[in-house]
Amino acid sequence: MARPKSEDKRNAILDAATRVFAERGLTAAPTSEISKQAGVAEGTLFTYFKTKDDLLNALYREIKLELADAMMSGFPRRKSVRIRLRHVWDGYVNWGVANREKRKVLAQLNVSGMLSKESIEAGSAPFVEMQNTIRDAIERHLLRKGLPIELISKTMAAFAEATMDLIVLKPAMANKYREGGFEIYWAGIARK
Amino acid sequence: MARPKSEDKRNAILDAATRVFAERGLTAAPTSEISKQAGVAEGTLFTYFKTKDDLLNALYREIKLELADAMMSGFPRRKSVRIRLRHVWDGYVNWGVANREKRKVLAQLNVSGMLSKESIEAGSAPFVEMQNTIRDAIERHLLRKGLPIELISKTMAAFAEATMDLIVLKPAMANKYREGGFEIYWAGIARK
Amino acid sequence: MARPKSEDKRNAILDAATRVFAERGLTAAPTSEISKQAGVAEGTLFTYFKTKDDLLNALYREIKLELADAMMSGFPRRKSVRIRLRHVWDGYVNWGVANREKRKVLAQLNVSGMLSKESIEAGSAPFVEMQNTIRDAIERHLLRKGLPIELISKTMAAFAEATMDLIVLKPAMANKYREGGFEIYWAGIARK
Amino acid sequence: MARPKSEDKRNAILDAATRVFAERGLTAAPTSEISKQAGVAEGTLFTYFKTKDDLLNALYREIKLELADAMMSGFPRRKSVRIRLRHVWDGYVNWGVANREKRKVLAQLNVSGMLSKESIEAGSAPFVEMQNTIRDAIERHLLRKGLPIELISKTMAAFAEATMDLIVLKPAMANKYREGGFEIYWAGIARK
DNA sequence: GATGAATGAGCCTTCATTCAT
DNA sequence: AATGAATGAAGGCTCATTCAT
Repeated sequence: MARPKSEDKRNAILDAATRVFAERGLTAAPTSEISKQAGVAEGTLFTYFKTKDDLLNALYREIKLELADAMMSGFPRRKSVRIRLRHVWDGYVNWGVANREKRKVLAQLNVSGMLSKESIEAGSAPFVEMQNTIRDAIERHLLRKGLPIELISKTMAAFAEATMDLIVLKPAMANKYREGGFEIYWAGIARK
Repeated sequence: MARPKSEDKRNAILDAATRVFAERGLTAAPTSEISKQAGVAEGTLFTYFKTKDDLLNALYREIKLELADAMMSGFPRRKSVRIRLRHVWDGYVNWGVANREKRKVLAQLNVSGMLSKESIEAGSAPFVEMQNTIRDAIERHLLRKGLPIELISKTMAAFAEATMDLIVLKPAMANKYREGGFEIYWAGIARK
Repeated sequence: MARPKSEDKRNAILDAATRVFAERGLTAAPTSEISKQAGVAEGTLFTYFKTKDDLLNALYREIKLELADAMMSGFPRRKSVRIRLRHVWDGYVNWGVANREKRKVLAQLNVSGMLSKESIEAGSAPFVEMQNTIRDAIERHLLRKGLPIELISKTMAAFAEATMDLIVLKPAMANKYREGGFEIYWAGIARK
Repeated sequence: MARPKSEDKRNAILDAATRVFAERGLTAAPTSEISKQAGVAEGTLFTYFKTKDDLLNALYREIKLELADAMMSGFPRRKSVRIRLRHVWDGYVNWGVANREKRKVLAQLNVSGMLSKESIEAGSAPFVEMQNTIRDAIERHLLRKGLPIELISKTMAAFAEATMDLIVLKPAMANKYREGGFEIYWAGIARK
């Protein structure tokens, strides 16, 4: 083909989408506004993403990948469960605080009902290692007994989200909140 | 003289709105669909709620009130902090599981940015007694020291939400999840 | 690159608007009817004119410009005041009779309260030379003394309008009415 | 019938209609606003006037009648043509200046295209005596020869309107404008 | 591939009119 | 007769998507 699709343009659209979706909400945000902020023509957006839904799904995967990187890179495979969990906890919280718009959009996407099964699977794939850690911890009886595994990971996310909200409200307390948040969480799940 | 505004119709609209909003999302849901499902003419919706925004706010208050009732009625004022928290926890979780659509809509409303300051205040008013409980518990050193109060209440909600999600996924495990969820939470915040 | 906005389409819309506004009135005329008569899609109207108000203002300017051309082109700068006034009088009357719809729409626009200050200014700009003529005539005492200048120009318009109404009613009398109308007017304002 | 229609209510509606139509325009004015300002229920308006169109026509006749009274009462049947014309001129101008809203509404009604033939006839009936005066004057060669009779009366109205506009703009000049306006008019039509 | 004009379905809201009370 | 809730057609405008250039 004469001109190849430009990675730059694709990214510009994704970035603009993040901004616009964060500000106006998924459905309320017009694709025209996104293309304008991305500096491309209205029609161009649709050569990179066939429909608005496609854009939504692509953005979801993109953000999830970035988040996975923030949480899982440098994962201390050999260290204790507590340290491993603390690693992903910090990664999550720090990323979320530093990327407010992406976090907001991610939250919206999660409840939008517009994500395809494939996107959801693709989005959770990079986190297997963490799932394994938890499974491992349970098997080795490091956690309170009787706790369903799903509850462990699900609540960690919920917990971290609550923590981030507070940090955003009082940034000066960031360390205290991040620390305290994990404390509650760990005290809750760990064996006495 | 003249037909009085019918409480029934108002409720029918609110109910239909809950259903339609839950299914299609706040912005994507057409008011025409709501009125149709409520069994009234399109225009009638607007004699009960001046704008779609008004409807949103009214629905928010309605749901919050119902939730408050579920959580706070029979609040064991004289019992221990643990029992009191457990009471609201159970009320919250049971209500959320029994009212999936309302819970979903509430979640959407909370992040919609379309609620007025008044609605938000009105929605949180019925929960003061619970806030007081937590404050009281902190003052009496029943909880782990150093925990910011906001973290306590915020995480309880986040936690309960996570728990409900799991129960919805595996209803047979309801009791286990509800119990286990509170255990983690309490173990996390309580003094050792 | 891309289709350029078509001057033809813009004119088609303006023409259709003239027809529809003349027939149904400014507010009663649906934009959908205008676009249909212009042979474009409903949405297209709004790529040429952002709002119905915009369309109104653009139409006003367009018509005023055309009218100015009809009245002021060939203005006999060097001839007597009477001849100069007669020139614009004839231009006005002839244009009005030949452009009934435009005249009607112009009248409606003038009393609509929907014109912006800018439009009004732009619309009166091309007529300065005529204003100057009157001012000049007064200063040179060619007109009856004591007549306020505003009355001179305002009544000329009112007068011409009345004349046109009559011509429209009895076209065969056109010359007589146009002649007679100016006679009354001139006899009214000129020095004895 | 149990309760007879109240003349007071009818008048209240007509008054309110005048106000609302003057302010918002004929089509833009909602009947609900009129009934509200009249202090009656929305439905009540329709027991007094079957449709909005009916209201418009009734209002037209009402205003025309009032105007006729202002112009024709005390008509100096025996005095000179000039004095008779001056009488109606003064009546018209004074009424128009004192009743700005009614004048505005009348102007709107006149160009609305919503008046029935009957209303138009009924509205012009009270002015026959004035028409006769003009006819009489022409027959007695008091006016410039060759002037079509329609032009005489039509331009008087147009002229008076222009005069009123100016008085409204500069009320302090009222006498001068009213006087000067008639002067131009009379000088225009009278035999030299 | 890039552009942005063209399209038309769809949405919220208004409003004249009807009708139950 | 009076009231005002109920009705549903209609209108201005937006927006995802297509398509001519």
